[in-house]
Amino acid sequence: MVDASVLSDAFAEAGYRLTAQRRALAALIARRDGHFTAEDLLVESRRRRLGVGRATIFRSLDVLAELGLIERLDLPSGGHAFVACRAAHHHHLVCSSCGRTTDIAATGLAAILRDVGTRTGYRIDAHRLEVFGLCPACQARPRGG
Amino acid sequence: MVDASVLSDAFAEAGYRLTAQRRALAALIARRDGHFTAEDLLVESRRRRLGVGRATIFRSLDVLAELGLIERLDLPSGGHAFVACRAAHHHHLVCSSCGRTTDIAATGLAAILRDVGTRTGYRIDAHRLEVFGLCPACQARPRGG
DNA sequence: GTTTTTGCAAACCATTTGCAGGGTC
DNA sequence: GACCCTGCAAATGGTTTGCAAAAAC
Repeated sequence: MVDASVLSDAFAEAGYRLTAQRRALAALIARRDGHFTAEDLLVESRRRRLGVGRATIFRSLDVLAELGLIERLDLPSGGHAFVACRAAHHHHLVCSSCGRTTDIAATGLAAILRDVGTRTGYRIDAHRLEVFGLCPACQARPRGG
Repeated sequence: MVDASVLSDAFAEAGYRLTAQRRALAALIARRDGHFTAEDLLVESRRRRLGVGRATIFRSLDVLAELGLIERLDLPSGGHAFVACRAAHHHHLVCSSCGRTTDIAATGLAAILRDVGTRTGYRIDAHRLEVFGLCPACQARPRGG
């Protein structure tokens, strides 16, 4: 969960124009707690008559991902989703039941990767860690969807 | 790189019928070193007149993934690929230039995840770590593709 | 002989693109 | 006023599906 203005400001700061659509999307994304898909945003945009089209949603998500404000997730199901993020680099802990997303630090991962690089001779430049589990609230809940 | 018979045997052991197409696919996958896409297999199947159709390739990849003999990779580009695997659980180190794939142990990751679970209260049930970098051979090579 | 598997081609679904009009700086 | 951005709807590209024929058990 981030502040909508952080998102819209980012467009401006990166030299993109601040349009009504981008503001609307920033607000839409800001109010999301867990992950969301492009389709989710499109549906909500239509329901609330925000007048943001499909193409614009995909294009904006691209930009935000480029700027590091959201991150694309590859769900175990094969689908794609996005999550808002704030920290420079972190990883995502995704609730497999409700989709709530939490940033995690994964202290120690850097050391692991360094070790992997040494052992294999690879020059490591990127990595991705996604963790899935049941959040406390969903554990408390009886079970079921 | 795995043995083709390991793959074809797996079909039989899991109660699937051992067809010529599945044998052919097992061989195709076994000779792959790095990751490969469904399309790669389709192209090679056609070139070598193996008579394995698109649908069968996707269906077989599903089965093999289900059985844990191959794993689906989500490349940074957004595309999907598969890699053959043998260890019970491991992670993949993928060369961003040639696609060669190496299994890595990531010793210590379990501890990190346990820690994450403790700190967040999540019941962690799955995770995925993918590491991308330049393999020794590609580092040695001038550069270019 | 029964049940699973296959191929084909059409269906699908998410994502991308071209282009003309509209909005931002 | 110039250039960026948008919507639309069509194109795209990878993946799935329905069904009748073929193969495995």
